[in-house]
Amino acid sequence: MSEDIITSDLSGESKSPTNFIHAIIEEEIRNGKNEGRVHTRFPPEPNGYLHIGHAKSICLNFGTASKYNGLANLRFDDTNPVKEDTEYVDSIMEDVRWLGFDWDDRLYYASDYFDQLYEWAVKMIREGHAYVDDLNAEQISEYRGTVTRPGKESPYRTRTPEENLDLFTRMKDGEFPDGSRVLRAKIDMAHPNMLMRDPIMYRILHTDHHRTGDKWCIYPMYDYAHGQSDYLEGITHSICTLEFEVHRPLYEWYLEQVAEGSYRPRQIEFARLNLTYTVMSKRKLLQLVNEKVVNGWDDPRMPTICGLRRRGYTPESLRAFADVIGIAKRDQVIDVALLEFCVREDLNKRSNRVMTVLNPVKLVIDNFPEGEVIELEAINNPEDPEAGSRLIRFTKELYIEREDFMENPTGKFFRLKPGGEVRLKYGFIIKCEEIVKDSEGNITEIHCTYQEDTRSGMVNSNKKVKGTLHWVSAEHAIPVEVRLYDRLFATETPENVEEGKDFKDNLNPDSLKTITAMAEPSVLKLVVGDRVQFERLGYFCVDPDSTSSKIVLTALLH
RNA sequence: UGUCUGAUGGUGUAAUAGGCAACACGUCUGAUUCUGGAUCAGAAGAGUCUAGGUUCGAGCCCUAGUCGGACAACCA
Repeated sequence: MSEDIITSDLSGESKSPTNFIHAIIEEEIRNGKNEGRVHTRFPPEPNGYLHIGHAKSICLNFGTASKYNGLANLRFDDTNPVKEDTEYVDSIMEDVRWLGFDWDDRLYYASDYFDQLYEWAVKMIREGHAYVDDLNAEQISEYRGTVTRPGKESPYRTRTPEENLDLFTRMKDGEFPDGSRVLRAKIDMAHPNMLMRDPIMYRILHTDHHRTGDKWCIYPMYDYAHGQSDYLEGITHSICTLEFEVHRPLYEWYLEQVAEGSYRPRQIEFARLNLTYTVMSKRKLLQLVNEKVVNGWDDPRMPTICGLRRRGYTPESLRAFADVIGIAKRDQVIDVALLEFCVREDLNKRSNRVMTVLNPVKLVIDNFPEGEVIELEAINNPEDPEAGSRLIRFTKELYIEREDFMENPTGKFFRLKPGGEVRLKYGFIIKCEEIVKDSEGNITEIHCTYQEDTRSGMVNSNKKVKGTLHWVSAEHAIPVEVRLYDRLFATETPENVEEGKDFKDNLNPDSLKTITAMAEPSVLKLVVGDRVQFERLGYFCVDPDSTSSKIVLTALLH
């Protein structure tokens, strides 16, 4: 008798984590709104590269659609030809796909709707809901009033529909120069919401559009185009960020002018993502690129999706991140450590281990036969038995990490020290016998002895030692370029600056160090985009700058 | 000063018929380990912005404040 309950409890969506948007949707589905249909859209403007904040939105929109057996569209909000470009269209599609989402055949552009939008504008003019204004930009701004003072009506507001229609047609036909006239919605110049004070619907822009070419010289504004595009696509939930909250009344007002029947898309806002130690605004990211603070949009220090990709982040980890940060309406500043946790968790299970020495110092095994090479079996990934193993070569002369030796150890240092013993991973236990220094006192060689029967798997191999070091054979090691990236900013909230300073004053001067490291030969088999864990050091990704003669590795986390 | 909006451990998110504030990250212990990683076990850390009210009982409902965010581009 209770079986039904149990079954429905396990199969329903009620178990999965939810957020306030999903709560709204579930409520609507219960009430039969839109016949239970869920249709979302991701509407980027093709005027820049996507960043991790967009990833949050992409995951929300596409994730919500699939959760409720709905659809998600990709729509380019391309209503401003002076800022937009196909370069961005391409990169955005690549990034959305890379993140793991698919819009099938639902790729749209706001510019697809220019004809319909124009017709609707004409309808609004005929019905007395829109007029052509001859005021210039400065005057319009003056007439608009302020947040505390009402605006005043333009002297052109009372033009007849016929006159407006004539003027609007001539605007479209290119008779007037940029900025000379606009089409405005006739709403209320005293409205407490400034956006309702006769917002501009169309402006004159004698600029070619990346898709419509020179067909148009008037272009619709965001508020007029967006809701109507949603309506035309049958969008049920138009999910956007909080700054559009004040736009909602206008969104709904425009819809009422043109919509028929009872269907209306519904705008719902959520808080945009902020991350500690990063800036997220497109404008500031563009500035970093233009001023060459970073090496382009895909610089591994950038929070852009292409930057994160180059840094080595996996799509899975980004999706997991989007999932774990949640959706709400209060401002969020997520600790970047959470993002790092998400990749680490993913890569720990998936990436092969490699031994690489970033800062080598020579280690000589005095009692190891000259010229002898022993092949040792190394586990590729202890977290994944399927990953198998490889052979690594052990010789008399090795490199170890300079930091793994301390001449005068203090406290809890349990790596190599004079007279101390340590294990060389997959190899032998060695004992430090003496050190050689140059005239300046720098250590140039560390001399050790090894115990043959402590080799991994042999009789004495479970002898206790405090530390295990990674190493490479000096003779076989491959020099590789390693780019050690750190966070771009030195302060948690780089955008919070005192008077007279700007966010670039908070840059971390050491966000990139390039070094030559010594890697085990298996790195030769890696290809661009491969991610590996350097044993005991962190995760690294093969950079596209790699050539056949030089491998470049980007530090993801170290 | 106007409109809209939000407030829960250090951070983020839950608590969806008013019923012992939960989960994750981070931090700290300990165990274990041939990676100071991972894993495992455990701990500290909020009494829910404030003040009133309703109620046997309030994070949740009511009233009044406080503080934060958004909005005055022919940008999106």
